[in-house]
Amino acid sequence: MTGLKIDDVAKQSGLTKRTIRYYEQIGLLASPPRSEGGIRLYSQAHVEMLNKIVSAKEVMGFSLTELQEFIQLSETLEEQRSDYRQFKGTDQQREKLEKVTETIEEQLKLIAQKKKSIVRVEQDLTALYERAKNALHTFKENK
Amino acid sequence: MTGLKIDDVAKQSGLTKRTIRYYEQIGLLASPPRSEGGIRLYSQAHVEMLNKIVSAKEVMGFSLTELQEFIQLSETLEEQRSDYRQFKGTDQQREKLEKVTETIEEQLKLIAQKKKSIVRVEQDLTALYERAKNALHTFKENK
DNA sequence: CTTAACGTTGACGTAAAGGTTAAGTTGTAC
DNA sequence: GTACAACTTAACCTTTACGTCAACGTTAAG
Repeated sequence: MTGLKIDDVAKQSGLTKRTIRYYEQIGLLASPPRSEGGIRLYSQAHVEMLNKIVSAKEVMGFSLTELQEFIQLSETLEEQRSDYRQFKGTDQQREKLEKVTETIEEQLKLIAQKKKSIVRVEQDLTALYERAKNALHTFKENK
Repeated sequence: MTGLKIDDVAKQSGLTKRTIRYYEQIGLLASPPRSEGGIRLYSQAHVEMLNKIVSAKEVMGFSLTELQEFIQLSETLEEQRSDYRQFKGTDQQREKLEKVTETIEEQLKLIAQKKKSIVRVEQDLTALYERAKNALHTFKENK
């Protein structure tokens, strides 16, 4: 029984056990090997993957479906990689690759936008903060 | 019948009519005045508010409940503002204010975190992009 | 003054992302 | 070898954030 059990992973990732299994179920997280008796035995790589998922979800607001797509892209690239070395690329694969790069390009643009928007929200919140601080100040003066 | 009707607001904000009514229903958007017959007549301020809501939701991943809280904070501050001028602040109000500033502080920290995370995700995606580009390149060479 | 386009309020439906509970299995510790 | 904690699947439940009718009222146009 070597490897992390689901509860360890839960603690390290901050997700619940249910969520981890759910992510595996919908194909977001690779299925870890099992013990004889069927208990999931995770590696550190799984934890890192989960961290990336959480990050992408929280930060980018990606839905799990969108995340799946990116993971598939990544896997497609892994697959292709070996094929290319063998000079086996087909036209179909090339088309797929072109779509992939387009999709990523779009997402990178979106990220650029979000960076700007996040600053806007930050400014709004900072303004709110200043007002609150000021109010508190006024308070102390009249005490 | 002066003022924007719901469909105009929908077009300007990119939200559906249903969503706009829903936001009003749960207290996210201030109820606009109505015509004699009961038709909602919006002002430009409503549109701006909606834009802020969309921004905060999309960009920060705030849930509508969280957004409600911030709007309440904002309103609390408005209320207090007049009170302070009249030197009427109570201890209760001060406590409330202190909570408000704390909450905002936490959120600002969260925003800082998100800024970092967004960069991480961007790097991951860029790496994916480079790999895709490379693969495409290899393709052309073997054509 | 009627008609068409748009508005209104319910009420029910639904997809996503898990939570919860039940009923049974496995692993470890004594 | 027997407890006991932690694991498993499966099934159903819940919440959020709206979508989608239905049934009816209002307004602007001709």
